Amino acid sequence: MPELPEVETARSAIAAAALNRRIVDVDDHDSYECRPHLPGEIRRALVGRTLTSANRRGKSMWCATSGTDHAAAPGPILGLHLGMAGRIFVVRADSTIVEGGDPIVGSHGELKPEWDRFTLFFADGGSLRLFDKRRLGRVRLNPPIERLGPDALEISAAQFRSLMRSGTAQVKARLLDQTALAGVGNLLADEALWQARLSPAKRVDQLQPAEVDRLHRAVRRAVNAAVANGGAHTGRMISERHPGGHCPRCHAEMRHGTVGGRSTWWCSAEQSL
DNA sequence: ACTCGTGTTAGCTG
DNA sequence: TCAGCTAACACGAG
Repeated sequence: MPELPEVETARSAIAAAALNRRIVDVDDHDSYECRPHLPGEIRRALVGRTLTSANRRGKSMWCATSGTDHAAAPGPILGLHLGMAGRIFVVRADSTIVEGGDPIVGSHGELKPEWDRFTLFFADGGSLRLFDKRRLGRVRLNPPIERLGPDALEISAAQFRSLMRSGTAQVKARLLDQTALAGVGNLLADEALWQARLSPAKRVDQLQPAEVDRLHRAVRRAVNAAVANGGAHTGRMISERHPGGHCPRCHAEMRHGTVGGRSTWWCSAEQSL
């Protein structure tokens, strides 16, 4: 399920294969995926335009759109979010497919047609589909990108210190707060905290300056490794994130609990409070 | 039948 | 008003 690395593969698929193709029809019938828009609203806004860029910040993607034959002014921004299980399929004119997003398709690798929640149809016969079996993804016009914090791959040490300086939230909750830092999900948060040897339940106001900087480096390292290796599930401690799992460094037992409202695993020896 | 979940967010509370 | 927490959302997987 997509965190920053998986979303980047989806953005890359759109950038590689979906830009500058004329939109002739839009399937926006899924009123939950397209909330708060009404069915037909996104269709009317996009038909006759092309996507002109594919952008990402954290787990959010958006595409700028062109003017139409009748109005030269640029169209609305098309926001795309993969939610817990979204995947992007871009079908080229020659029927080849470029894809990205959630690597897990289904228990039997099935692609049920009803899991296509949103589709742009291009004049050349191809399409861009948001495939999402969980239906928690989201398509919206002019999404509120400004509410997102800095991207986890681009944040500076000074910015990271400042977002960890205020408040009393548990450090894992702060890492998951997309308005503070965009792109870290549940698995990457556990991986980064494990790399930094910090308890996920430690309050941010209890962190030493050296611990904050260590965590910043761990986040960057964990996200970069996940991008390079094909997803958040490739982290070093993720395979031990189950009952009976052991720390890959010291072999102590892994502990489980709820932190920041999410299922959380940490090393019982190295990540105590 | 029942629980869990790699995400987001409305609504409540202090 | 705001930071922080909880429940709810939809629905497949185990």
